[in-house]
Amino acid sequence: MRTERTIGTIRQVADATGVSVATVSRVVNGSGKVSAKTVERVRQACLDLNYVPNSAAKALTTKRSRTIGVIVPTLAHSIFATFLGELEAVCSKLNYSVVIALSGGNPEQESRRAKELLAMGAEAFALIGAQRDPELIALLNLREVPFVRTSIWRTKDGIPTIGYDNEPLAKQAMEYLVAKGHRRVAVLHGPQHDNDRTRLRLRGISSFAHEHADLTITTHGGSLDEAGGVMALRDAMEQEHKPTAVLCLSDVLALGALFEAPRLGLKIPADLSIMGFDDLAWSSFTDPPLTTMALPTLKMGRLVANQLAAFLDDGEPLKSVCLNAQIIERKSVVAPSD
Amino acid sequence: MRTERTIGTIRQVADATGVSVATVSRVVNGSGKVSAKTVERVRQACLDLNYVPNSAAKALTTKRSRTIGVIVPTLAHSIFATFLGELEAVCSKLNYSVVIALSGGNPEQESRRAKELLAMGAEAFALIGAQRDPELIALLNLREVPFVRTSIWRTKDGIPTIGYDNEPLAKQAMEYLVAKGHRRVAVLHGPQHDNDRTRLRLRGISSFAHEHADLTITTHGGSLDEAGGVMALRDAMEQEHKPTAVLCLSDVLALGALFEAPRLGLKIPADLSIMGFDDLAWSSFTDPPLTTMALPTLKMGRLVANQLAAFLDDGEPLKSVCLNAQIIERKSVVAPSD
DNA sequence: CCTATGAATGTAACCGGTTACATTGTTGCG
DNA sequence: CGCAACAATGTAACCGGTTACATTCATAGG
Repeated sequence: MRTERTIGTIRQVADATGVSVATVSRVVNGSGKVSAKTVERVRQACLDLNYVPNSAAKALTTKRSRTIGVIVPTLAHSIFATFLGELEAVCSKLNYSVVIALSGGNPEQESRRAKELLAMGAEAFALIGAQRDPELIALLNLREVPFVRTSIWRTKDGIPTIGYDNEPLAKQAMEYLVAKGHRRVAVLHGPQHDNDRTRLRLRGISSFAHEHADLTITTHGGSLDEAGGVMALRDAMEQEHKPTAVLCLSDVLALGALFEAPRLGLKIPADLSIMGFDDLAWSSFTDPPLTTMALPTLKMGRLVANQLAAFLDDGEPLKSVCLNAQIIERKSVVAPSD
Repeated sequence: MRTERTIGTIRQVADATGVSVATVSRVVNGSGKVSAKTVERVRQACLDLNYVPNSAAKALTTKRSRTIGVIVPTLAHSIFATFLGELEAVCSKLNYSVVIALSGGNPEQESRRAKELLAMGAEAFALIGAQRDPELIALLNLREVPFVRTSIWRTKDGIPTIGYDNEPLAKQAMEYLVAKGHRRVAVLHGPQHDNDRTRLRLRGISSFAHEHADLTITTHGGSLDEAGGVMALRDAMEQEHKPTAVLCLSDVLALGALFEAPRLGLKIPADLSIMGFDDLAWSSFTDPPLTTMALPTLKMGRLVANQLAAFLDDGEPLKSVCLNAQIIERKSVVAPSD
């Protein structure tokens, strides 16, 4: 155990100034009427004593921790890192702190971590993807803890969601490729298990495939990293009827594919078009620059932070919003040559 | 303002069970002697009432928030995201929460954010890089808040540091290139301002250059992203005496260079060797796979978390440790052809 | 000159836990 | 049988703030 710390309390400041704790509290919080000279003296005493209000005590009386919990699957994917970064920047501006927890994309762990953060004092939550633990939702509702779901879009269950609709987005990407003239498209994706975004995108692909039986659409899964892209591309190109375009359900896969292509003797985009998903930071610098579906990650982070804060501060009800994504046309997709 | 919440308190649980709050506290915390039947009844009541101990109250009495503050420059660089991810994973295991704040690499902001987190209740800190605000250090010391500095290595000022020594590491990288036979090396780097790691690496380069006056070593700066790598490489290749190798002080620069090279008519590594720094996730999948200096990011996160927790839990003093990095030889560096 | 008014400040209860100490009830042993 | 010793539980002070309400004091109006 540690030795205890000696830190200034509000009573010490009060004693030093010769006023009551109530007055100190008033000047520290800028509330109420306090004479100018008193304010000045208290301020000085605070500085002298290095006074920092005890947040636990404050939280206890006000019943506000000003802490927002965010549970992300991982920080290894820059899409989440970007989201989190923007969210924290906005929260900071609004005077909220952000506590994070990683779920590894595992629903049980997400639930467990959320409970930990709740016990820790988080008064609002941002969750990623479909939430599969009803117990957690029930708990949050019971305690009236506001939360929003992000990165996906779903309204049926009434859970406030600020995200984008992966299913039509994936369709849209396919439509783009088909409009370019592609008839044989390979879709590269990561694991569907514990990853709603992948699952939803894949669902969009499959429903698109059903509506376009004349097209040859194949899917190739692997890990959600560059290695996965490498392997999935190899897999795709081993088919008898090689695809003329590859849709990667994440830019990291596209990066792997981009690197693997020359090794497979393929020139991009002449021999094969490659389209990505996410528009990561480096996507415009690849060779060729990657045509990809840009996700509104920053806007999502900003909106989540603002809505959660507005709810906590002013009781503004949470509103679901479906953000739209946008295809960024660069050089990696062209009309098929054959 | 919000409507208040109705949540179970320890007294409610006590009333429901017919025992005192002390007993409830004992069973909740598993401390002291409580008869088996009582434990059982209290447990049940906790479940029935959805009792979650109020963390603010707990923190107030125990003087422990079990919260660790981490201030990173940005999450956009995966090196920090990786570090943070590992740190949070370990903290979670040790029953600590992680609050984050972004400094944008700005010392003033770092200082300001640290104070916010301190006021917020963080009881330990992980800071990135050299700390240039003595006031912050003084404040942390005054309040006896443990903290460690990471990502760099410095011992003179007595601040506990868990990192790696960028200066010799950069030298080491140069030595590697020279050992391969390179005599003209261009060094690509990001902004030195507000980035200790870059500055230190550059210092290593420059001292190396002094010791090897026979070599032609040039430096080319830009932004710390793929675009920066692109521009810096162009800059480097515009010289009269073109370099035979390029040392990128970050893998993201190397990625930019890797993509730009073919556009400049350069084959890697035949025409130009490229070496990176950081060993990011995708570095082994580039074409050619990137030879790079692998940083002990994960180990750093793990160590920081463990040491901070050990200090808080058992008073174990913080020990500085200098981790070593390692050159990962892949295919992007070969002996120069000319 | 007296009192209503309002500004400045003080008093003390309260938030929800923890824990030292007090109390009660059992059991074992001389 | 009486008492020591210990196990189980209760009592209440305390942590450091906030804030409703009380108090004090000066000023202005009648």
